[in-house]
Amino acid sequence: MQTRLVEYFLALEREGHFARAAALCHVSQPTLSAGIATLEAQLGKRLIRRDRKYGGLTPEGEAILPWARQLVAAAEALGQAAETARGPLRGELRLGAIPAAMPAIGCLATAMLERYPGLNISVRALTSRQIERELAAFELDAGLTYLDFEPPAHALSVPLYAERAMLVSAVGGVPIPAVIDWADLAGLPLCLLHQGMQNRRILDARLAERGLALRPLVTADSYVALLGLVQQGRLCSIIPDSHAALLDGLRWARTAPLPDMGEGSRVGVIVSDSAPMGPLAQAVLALARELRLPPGFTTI
Amino acid sequence: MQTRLVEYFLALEREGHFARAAALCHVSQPTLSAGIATLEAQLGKRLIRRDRKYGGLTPEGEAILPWARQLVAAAEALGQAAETARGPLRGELRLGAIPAAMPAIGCLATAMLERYPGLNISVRALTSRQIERELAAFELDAGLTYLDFEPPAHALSVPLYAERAMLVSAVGGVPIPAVIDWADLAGLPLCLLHQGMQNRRILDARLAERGLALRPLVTADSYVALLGLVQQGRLCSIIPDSHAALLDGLRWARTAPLPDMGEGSRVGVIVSDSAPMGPLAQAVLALARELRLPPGFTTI
DNA sequence: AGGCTTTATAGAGCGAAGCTATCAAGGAAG
DNA sequence: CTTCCTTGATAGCTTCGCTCTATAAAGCCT
Repeated sequence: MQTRLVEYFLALEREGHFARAAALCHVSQPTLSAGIATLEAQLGKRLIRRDRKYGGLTPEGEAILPWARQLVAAAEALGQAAETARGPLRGELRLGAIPAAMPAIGCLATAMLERYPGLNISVRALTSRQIERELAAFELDAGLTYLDFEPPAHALSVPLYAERAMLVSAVGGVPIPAVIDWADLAGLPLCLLHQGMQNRRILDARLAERGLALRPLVTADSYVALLGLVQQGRLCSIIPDSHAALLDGLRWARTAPLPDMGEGSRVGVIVSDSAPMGPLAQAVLALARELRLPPGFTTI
Repeated sequence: MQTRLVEYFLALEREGHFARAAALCHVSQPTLSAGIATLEAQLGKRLIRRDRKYGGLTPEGEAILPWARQLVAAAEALGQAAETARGPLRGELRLGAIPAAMPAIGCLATAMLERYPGLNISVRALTSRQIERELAAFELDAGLTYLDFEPPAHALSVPLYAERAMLVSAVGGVPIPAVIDWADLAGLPLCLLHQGMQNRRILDARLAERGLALRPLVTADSYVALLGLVQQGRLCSIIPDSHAALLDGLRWARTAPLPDMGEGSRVGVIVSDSAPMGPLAQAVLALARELRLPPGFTTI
C-alpha cells in the first residue's frame, strides 16, 4: 500500500478532475490515472466512477475515504514527528478561524512564530462547521472558534478569551447611550451579520430569550463591511469586543458595551482528539495555555 | 512513504531482532535491514540504535512509534473497508479477553462466525491492561473485559453481562452452607487467583470494605488450576458465575452464590475509539448490542 | 583460536511508477 | 453535419528501488 497512490485518490476526490488533481500532486495526468488504476487493482474494487468523465466515488470509494485520510495524515505526522523529535518545529501550521476570532489569530500566530522560527503559518477564515470538518479530515492542524456553542466532537480545546458584544456607532452619527439595555437595541438602526452566521445566531438566541427580535436594516457577511456601513453615520452595529479592540484609537468610532450575554461565548483553540497528537497540534495547544492576550480581550 | 517499510520498523520494534522481524514479515534479513536503512534515509534520522546488535529505538524512533502504528492500522483498515464495503466480512478478527470472561467469548465468537462466515477469529487471554495497550496499538480489534474497574480511556463499550462471584466446592469435600455471608469466607480453606490479578483485586477490595481479608492456602493464575484443586476435595474456591455455568451438569461440583458484590462488575466488549471505526470493530459492537447470552450469565 | 550469532554489503533481477506522445469519446459551436 | 475542445485512457520507454542470494565483518562464547 503506497501512500502516494492514496494521496492521488484524495486529491482526485477533492478536485473531481484528473488533470487538476495530477497538477496538485506534481505529476502528469497519465501518472495519476495509472496510480488510481493501480490502487483499484490492489484493493480489488473500483473506487471512482468514470467513463470519459469523473463521476464521483463508488460506495467502496466512500467507504475507504476516512481511512485514506487517516493514512495520509499518519504518514505526514510520522515525518513531522521524526523531524521534530528534537530540534525546532518546522513545516506549515494550518490554522482555521471563525471571522469573529480573526483579531486574536494575529496574537496566536505571532507567538507561534516567535517561539518556533522556521515555522510557516497558513490562516484561513472558515465557518465553525468547516473548521470541524477540516480538522476531522486532517486538513487543518488547529482551529480558533467558539467552544460552547455547538462544540465539535472529538476535539481538545483550550479557552483563550471570552467574547462580549459591543455596540458601535460613528461619532456624530447615530447617538447611542453610554449604558445599553437589551430593549434599547430594538429601536436602533442596525446593520448586522446575515442570519445563519453563527455569531448572528448567538445574538438572536440571546434576544429571543428575552422576547426581543432585531430587525437590521442591512446585513452583511463580514465585520469590515459592517464597519464601513457604520462609518457612514446612518447605522450602528454590534461587533465582538475583539474587533472593537482593533478600532481603538480610531477617531470616528464610539463603542459601548452590551449587557453581559451570559456564559458561553468562550473562544479558544481546538485540535483534533483522534489518534496521537501531532507535534504541531501539541505546540499550539501548549502555547494557547500560556498565551496572554493583549488588553481588549476579556480573559476568562 | 511505503507502508511496507513502516511494517518492518514495527516488527523490529516488537521482536528486537533483525532476523526474527524479517521472518515475521516474510522477507529475508538483508531486505529488512535495507528497508530500515531506506526508512531512516527518507526521514533523515536514525531510528534504531545498532552496532552489531539491536540496541533499541532512538528518541526519534520512539517519537514516530505511535504514528507508525497509526499508519499501518489505517492501511489495514483501508483494505478491510474496501473489501467489505458490500459483501461479507472477511479476514481475521483479533479478540482479547480477560480470563474471567473466557466462557463468554465462546458465545460471542460463535455468534460472529455464524453471522459472518468467512471470518477467522483469534482469541487471546490477556490482562485488562494488556487489552487496553493492544487496542491502542491496533494489535487487537476488540476486547472483552470489565467495564467499571479501571476503565480504559479512548474506548467505546457495550455491556454484555454482570459478573457475580460463586463459591465452589467438591461434593463430599469441604462442606459449604447454602447461603453464604461475607464473614463465612474467612473461615474456609480457599484457593484463589494470585494477588495482583484484577479479579482478585476486586474480591479483596469488596472484603476490605467490610474489614475482612482472605488467606487462601493456594493461589494460582487460572481458573482451571483452581478447579483442579477444588476437585481434590480439600479446598474450595471463588469463581465468576460465568465459569460456574461451564460446570453445570458436572457431578463433583457444588456451587453457592456469594452475597451481591454490588454494582461495578459489568463485563462487556470494548473497541478503540480513535479514528473512524473499522468494519470489524463495528460488527463486533453491533453484534454485542443484540447478543443474548445463554442462561447462566446474569443479564444487565 | 575456532565456531556461532548477528548485522551490513554487493550485485543481479524484476516490477512498479514516472514521463512524453497519442488516441478515443463526448459535448459545444459553427 | 463537421470541427474543435475537453477529458480521461493507452502505448512505449526509462529509471528507480525493492527483493533476493551470497558473503563479509564484528562481537560473544567456549
